[in-house]
Amino acid sequence: MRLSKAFLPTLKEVPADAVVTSHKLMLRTGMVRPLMAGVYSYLPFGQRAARKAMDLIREEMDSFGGQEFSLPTITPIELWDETGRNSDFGNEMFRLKDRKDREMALAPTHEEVFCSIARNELRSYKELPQIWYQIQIKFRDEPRPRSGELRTRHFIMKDAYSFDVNEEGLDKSYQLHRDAYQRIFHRAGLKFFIVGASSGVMGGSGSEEFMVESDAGEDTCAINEESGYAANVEVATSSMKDEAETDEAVTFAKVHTPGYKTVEEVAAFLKLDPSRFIKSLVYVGDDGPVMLLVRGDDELNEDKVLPILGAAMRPAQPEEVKELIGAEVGYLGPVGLEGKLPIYADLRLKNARNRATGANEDEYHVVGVQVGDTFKPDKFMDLRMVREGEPDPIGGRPLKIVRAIELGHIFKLGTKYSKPMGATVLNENGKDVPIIMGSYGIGVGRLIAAALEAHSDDSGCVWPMTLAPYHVAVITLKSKDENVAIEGERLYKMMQEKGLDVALDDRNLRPGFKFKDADLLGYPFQVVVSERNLAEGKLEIKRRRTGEQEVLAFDEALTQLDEWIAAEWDLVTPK
RNA sequence: CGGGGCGUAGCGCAGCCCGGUAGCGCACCUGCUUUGGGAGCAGGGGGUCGCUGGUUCGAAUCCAGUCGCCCCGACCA
Repeated sequence: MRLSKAFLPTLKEVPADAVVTSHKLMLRTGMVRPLMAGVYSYLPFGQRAARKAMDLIREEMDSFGGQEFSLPTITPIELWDETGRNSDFGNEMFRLKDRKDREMALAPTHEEVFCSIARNELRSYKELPQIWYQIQIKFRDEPRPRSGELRTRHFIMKDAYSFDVNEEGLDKSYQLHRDAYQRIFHRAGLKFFIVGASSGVMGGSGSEEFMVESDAGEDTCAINEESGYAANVEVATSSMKDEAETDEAVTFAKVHTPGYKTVEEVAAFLKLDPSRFIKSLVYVGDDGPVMLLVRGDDELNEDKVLPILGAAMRPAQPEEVKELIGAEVGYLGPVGLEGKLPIYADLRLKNARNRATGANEDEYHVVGVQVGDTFKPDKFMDLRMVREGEPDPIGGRPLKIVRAIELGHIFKLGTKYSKPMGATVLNENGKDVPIIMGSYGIGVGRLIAAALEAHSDDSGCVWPMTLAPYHVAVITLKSKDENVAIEGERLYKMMQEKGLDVALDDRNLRPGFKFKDADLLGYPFQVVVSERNLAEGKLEIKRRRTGEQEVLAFDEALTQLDEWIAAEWDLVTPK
């Protein structure tokens, strides 16, 4: 590309609405422009980056037998009714009607569409396994789009689906994707980790997320790099043990605590440490209300009870609690409630002695509570949120709590879609069985944004070779000078012949402007052609990542550049 | 959906409290000079002050409503 003819609207000033680094950079480099909240146009520079990412993903998908499709984004609503996801997605699905008033939806994902093809076309186990994918725009009416390309309502996603006749086949397909994803993210220059996750609205038997640590991320994970433990806090555990307590029992007693409701308030009032309390929370699940107990200084992790209480679980309303137990929310406790509603206690309370908790009577708490004696929970289970510094469950090393960007998510779906949709094949015994599915997604825009979150500096982008819109810029200074222009053109063609994506900055602009622009755009390499170096038969080369800069005789410069290029590729080549 | 902030030239902002000719920097156009880290001088173009209604002799400014955008939370591949 000759930049004198390019549409490359870079910005010197930072747009006011951008907060996170990647968003600022994508706007400043002219990669994207907003159209409305959570919807962006990709301009040529951004589209080149997106294409690099898509090509990389495509290459890896094809390498293990993935077959690319292109499916409609506009879909009949009935399709979503078949699996119940019309209501599951709710407002998150963009909906519309055609002229005949037929209801339709813009696909937020493609399990149903792919599954409908599978059910119409696949007949025998002999045709399996199949791995199908597409790279497509998805639509999700997110409640709150944010952080530029990190959470949008309209985004490019690679979504893949596997179809197997049995669980063993699914395991294999899943593993193929898992391996490919590691190669993809490694090649994209990202330091990622894999965490076990909850499957959410996608459903299925298990899922893992590919995460990149970043303050701009929306997920929170607990990790320890040495032991390799990594989990979304939704499911993270620690090996925190509650040691046996042998304290002499203090007498059970009711104490007046007028107006003191929270653990902190009552703890201060009674001069007890918050850890000496039992926090009692009432939730309403599919089978009615339950009481959940955690230590006073711990926090309940709702995701951990979700599988037991059902997806519609919610905290009980204060009025419900009052009616059920007869006390306000600040004065609840398990004592005397056995049999009235199920009581689940966190594992850490198993041996707890001499605890304080609510008396189930307004303005009163009780002290001297012996768990298992004063009251007996129906069940002990892991209910708490892990915290920074707690021992990881593998080797007991301290956990680090980090923010992370979710780049990819892989699911073992099982028959969640194939069963209701009637997608079956005949197995070896001639029996009709539902196809076992897996689903595997990567957010392309997120991948690019995450790469920029991870690799940039004050001057701008620092692209890995794999995603760089251009590998090298040939920058001519005093572009009107005939010798400079000719030399620039010659180098431009030479680089292209080497197979590099090259931009020729032949714009008639001042040197400072062109250097700033090149650093911002983040070409991994800059080759500068100037009148003064040309006169001495020299070239200047610069390596963006390291800031190395050299003025060398022509051949030496080109040799050095080749070495640098090889080194940059090496950084993103799986060993 | 709850809380907060912001809508004034393409971008970044001031003016608003205290009503009275709509401003600054960058960008853009013309000319001259300039060419190694986002140039200088001179001249110039560009605005229904988000929208609607109200108060007023007079509204960017005050009041009400509405739309949009950003952030925090809730939620969320």
